[in-house]
Amino acid sequence: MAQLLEAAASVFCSTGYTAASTNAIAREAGVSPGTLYQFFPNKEAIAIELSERLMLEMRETYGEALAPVDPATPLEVAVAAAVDRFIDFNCRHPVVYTLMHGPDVPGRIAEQHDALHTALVARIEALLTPLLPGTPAADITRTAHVCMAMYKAGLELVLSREGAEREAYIQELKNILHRYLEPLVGDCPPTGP
Amino acid sequence: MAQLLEAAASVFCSTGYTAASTNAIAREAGVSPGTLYQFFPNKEAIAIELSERLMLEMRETYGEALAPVDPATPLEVAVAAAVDRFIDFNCRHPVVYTLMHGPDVPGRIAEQHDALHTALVARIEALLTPLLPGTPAADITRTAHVCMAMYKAGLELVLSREGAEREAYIQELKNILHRYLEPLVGDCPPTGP
Amino acid sequence: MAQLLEAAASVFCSTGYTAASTNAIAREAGVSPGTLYQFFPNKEAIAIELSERLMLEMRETYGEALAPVDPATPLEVAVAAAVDRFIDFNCRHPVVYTLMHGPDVPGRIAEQHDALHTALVARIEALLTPLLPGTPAADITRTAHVCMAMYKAGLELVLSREGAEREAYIQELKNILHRYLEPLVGDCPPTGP
Amino acid sequence: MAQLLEAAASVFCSTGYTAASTNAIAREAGVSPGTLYQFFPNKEAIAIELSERLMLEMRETYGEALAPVDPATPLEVAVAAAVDRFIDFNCRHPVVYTLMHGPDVPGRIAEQHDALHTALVARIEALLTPLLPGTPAADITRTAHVCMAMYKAGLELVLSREGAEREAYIQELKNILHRYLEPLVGDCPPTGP
DNA sequence: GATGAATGAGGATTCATTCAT
DNA sequence: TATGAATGAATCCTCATTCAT
Repeated sequence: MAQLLEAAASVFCSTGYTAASTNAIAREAGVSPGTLYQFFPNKEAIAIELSERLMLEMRETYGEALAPVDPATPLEVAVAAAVDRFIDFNCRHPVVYTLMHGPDVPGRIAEQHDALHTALVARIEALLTPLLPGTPAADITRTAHVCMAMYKAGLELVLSREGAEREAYIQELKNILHRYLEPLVGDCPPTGP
Repeated sequence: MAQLLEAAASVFCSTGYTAASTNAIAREAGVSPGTLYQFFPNKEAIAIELSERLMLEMRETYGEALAPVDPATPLEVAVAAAVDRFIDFNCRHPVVYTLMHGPDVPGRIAEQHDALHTALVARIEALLTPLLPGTPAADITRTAHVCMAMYKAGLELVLSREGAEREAYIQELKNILHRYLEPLVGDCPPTGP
Repeated sequence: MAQLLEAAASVFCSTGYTAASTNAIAREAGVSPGTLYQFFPNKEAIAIELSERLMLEMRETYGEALAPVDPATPLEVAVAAAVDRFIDFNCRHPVVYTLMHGPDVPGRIAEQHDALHTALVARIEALLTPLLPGTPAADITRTAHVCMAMYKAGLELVLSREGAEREAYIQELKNILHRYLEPLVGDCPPTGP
Repeated sequence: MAQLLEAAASVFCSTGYTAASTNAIAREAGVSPGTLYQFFPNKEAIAIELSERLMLEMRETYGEALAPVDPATPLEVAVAAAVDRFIDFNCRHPVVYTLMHGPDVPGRIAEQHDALHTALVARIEALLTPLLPGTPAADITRTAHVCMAMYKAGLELVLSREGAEREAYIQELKNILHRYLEPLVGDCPPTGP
């Protein structure tokens, strides 16, 4: 079963979710297709289970909060730390990108991505809330969605580069998020006296 | 043939490129599969032709330059104008999003997307160059890629919302790009004496 | 039209008759499929017409008789001459091999091959008849079929070799036919006074 | 699976290899197309497996040597025996002819035929070697190829006739091979004291 | 006469899924 | 529990042939 999930991760990574076939996953896992269907009712269930395990691992690794919510932390540092952690996690689990990879058709959110995506948005929301006191919840949600979208877009750039160029893109990603958020939190600077 | 391209656009939009089948496109166009293959050797060729037509239309609609390069234009206004135009174009041609939609597997750039994507990056690069004098070409290219990625990510958010919420996301997209670019052009303010 | 036949010969040679498509022939000829069908009702008709033209050319080149029926000619020389002429003709018109190439299914003689094949058998029969006086017609026919079959088999070997090896196979082909026929004509030696 | 191979043999026989469709084979076997592809990756693999089974059966039936290599056996008898056995085998397995059937295009040996054809040539070579002592290997190989070609050509004639006519053609085939080989082995007559 | 778009059944092959063993 | 053969509709694509222009 862990075998199956690993195989699924591997196949998802190399072919993408849509093009991944259950037979290929079973083969990669060294089991028969029938066995796969004894654990998962369909391909999507595999993606969902995989997502859940990844989220669990993320929570275990980084704790409930993504970043230290120490209000004294400068935003720039907080953002950089969050990005570094996310990037690190994604590099160790490249399938995350594949699973989060937006739907082919905007608006029709693919279910399998939803779990991971929604959870991450929620985490970002939780992270943002103390930074944006007095901001309507709807605005915070929107901001979280935007951050998530930017992060995913940046991640794609990062993953398809290597070495110094990758580092440069990571820095850009930090810049984007920092500059985007700064004016929002600027009114109540976290670097108070 | 225009019939076929329209049908393809429609099918790409509703199912995504990967899941779109040539038979479905032919059916949507009201012709037989054979007919489709008299015009296009395969699915990718359809996407490429579609991309080319869209790029052509874009050039015809907005001219060679995406935005007025009047150096006196405040960055915020320039960015807002560019985003509005892009968004408008994408809303009139929703297939653009599908065609630009990143690869399932990062790094392995799908050929059919390349044309459109690369062309757009080039346009952004051309737009940025006068704004960032003295910046190394490699940095400008990177910045253009980042802008493009942000735009695509924002577009997805925008397209999956409607009404006021969509407007709000459009504004966020403008904010992101403006705030991201502002420090870069800040050293040589376009609002000179 | 000659254009079409040339194109057909070329396509038949490079893909074989079965795999040759009328569209490919039309393309090779630089005309549209429709044009092809204005001259030929179907693929087979092309093969038939091609066969007929080849037979005509053969008759024009070598006269009604394949070989000099001078009874004084030693069999070995006559056979060698006939083989050389056939081989020469087949090398100048490689499509002959393709057209003669036996049916995929023995017994169900493909119609298009029939013309050429039957004509050649008839020529061989005519050639043999004076050499085998007193032999029942059925036997002569059978012998002609055998010669034809041997020739075709030898031709395949010859055509798939080059240089010295090809020459060696040509010699073997002559040997086969000569040794096969010698005992049959031996009783009434053509070299009689 | 045996079911599939039998069906394939049947379809190959009635339509020829090129024209045989995997769907037709599946239908003939009474299974769905998908089932066929669980055992064979493609049409050629079926032909190859079929060839291998036939070669195995041939070896099991006739032993490693095709004919008794008793040097005292007159060539005529040895050839007749070999032909009879081959013919018998081919009549019991008509698909052999189809599988051996030369390529549509000379020189481009079809892979699927190769196995069977090459194996048979090797057997003939083994058979000839003791009969032709002192002959260069290259010549023996060539002679084996010629014998094989003659046999295939004769087989086609035989298979497309029935009854007495078939018997007559079998006799002719024996004659051809015997007369072709006799001068070669004549120098060291196997009928020694 | 020539065109070339149109056909549509058929080609090989794949795939998510089921089920008897 | 695990297997792996079986499914059959769906995939992309081809082809001989037709027919309006």
